[in-house]
Amino acid sequence: MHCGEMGSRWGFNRTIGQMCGLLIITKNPMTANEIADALSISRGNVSMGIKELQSWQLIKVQHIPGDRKEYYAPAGDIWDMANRVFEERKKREIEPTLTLLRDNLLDEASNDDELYAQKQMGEIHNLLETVTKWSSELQRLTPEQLNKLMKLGSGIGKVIDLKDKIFKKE
Amino acid sequence: MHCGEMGSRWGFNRTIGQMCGLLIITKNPMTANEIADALSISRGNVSMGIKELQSWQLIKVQHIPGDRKEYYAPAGDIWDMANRVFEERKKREIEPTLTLLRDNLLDEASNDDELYAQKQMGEIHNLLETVTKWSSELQRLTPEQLNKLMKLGSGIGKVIDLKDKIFKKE
DNA sequence: ATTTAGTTTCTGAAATTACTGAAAGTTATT
DNA sequence: AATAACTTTCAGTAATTTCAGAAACTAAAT
Repeated sequence: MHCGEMGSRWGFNRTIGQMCGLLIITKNPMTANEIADALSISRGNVSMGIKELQSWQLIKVQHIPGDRKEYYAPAGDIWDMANRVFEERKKREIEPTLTLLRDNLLDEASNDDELYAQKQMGEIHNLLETVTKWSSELQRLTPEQLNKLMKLGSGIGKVIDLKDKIFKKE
Repeated sequence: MHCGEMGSRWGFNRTIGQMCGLLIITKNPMTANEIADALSISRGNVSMGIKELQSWQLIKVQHIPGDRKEYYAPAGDIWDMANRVFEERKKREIEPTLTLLRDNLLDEASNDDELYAQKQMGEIHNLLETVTKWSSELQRLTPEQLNKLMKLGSGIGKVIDLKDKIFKKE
């Protein structure tokens, strides 16, 4: 139920949130009908939800020998799923804006107000670009490295300073 | 217009997105009426939008001597604003879940299925907690440190390895 | 105290989004 | 090729969200 309430904040809708939550906490893969029963929603709705969750790459189909029903289960562990949601949201929430800003910054400003507008758009562009670039770099780290980094917390500040001291350039 | 289309993806609605965009690219503070005219929306709608944007701490009121209208302007630079949006969304999208999971993990599992469910919830809890803790640590860094870190990109991997080599413990 | 300039709140209409249930589609089995 | 066991699609309906505009409110100026 909580996943339903949060669903739309996470980028999908109530039902889809519930389905996702259900599949995560359920040990065995479930059929579409089981999902519909468990959540008291229509079979058709489940079908749509499955399609959506697949487009987010959050669930996968499994077959059980001698049974022709399709069984659904989470695709990957919690960390994988979080990563996918993050990526997908980046695609929806950041990339379109980045594209628009890029186009806009190509135009020549013809007066003072436009100049200011462009300056601001430039700032946003920089920010978004830095953030996206960085987040994709992070995903390139091995899980162990990532874990160390997280544990390090704000200690990261000291490490950076240290690195600067060692390579005294720039 | 683009800010309007993206508005709901960023956590507010169309109108509020437009208002925010408008205020950012406009050099001078604007009155509520100017905003309504610029975007062709009702005065009442602007009023609600202002309240909402203030609750996100994205805009501030300014007064001009001898004029009794209220003028609105972005509160802080782009980086500040992004930070606020990020914080606010953390509050809405992560914290409620974290609370729920914590409560749930206190319950004793009474069978195998429940045990599995709790294991999974534990994983989610860990993930969310690590991420929130880390992001607030990051905000504790000075802007320069943060900037260096971002620029570092995947070089961060090497720096972590380096640090490990120097402090050969654990 | 009234007027005037401004802001906020609230109601119901409009637009959008989500859901159901029935019908159509698919694929294995006989 | 007919049936049975499932899945998907889609039209209509229900629920939610967003918005305009009117009414209520506030406070300065006269």
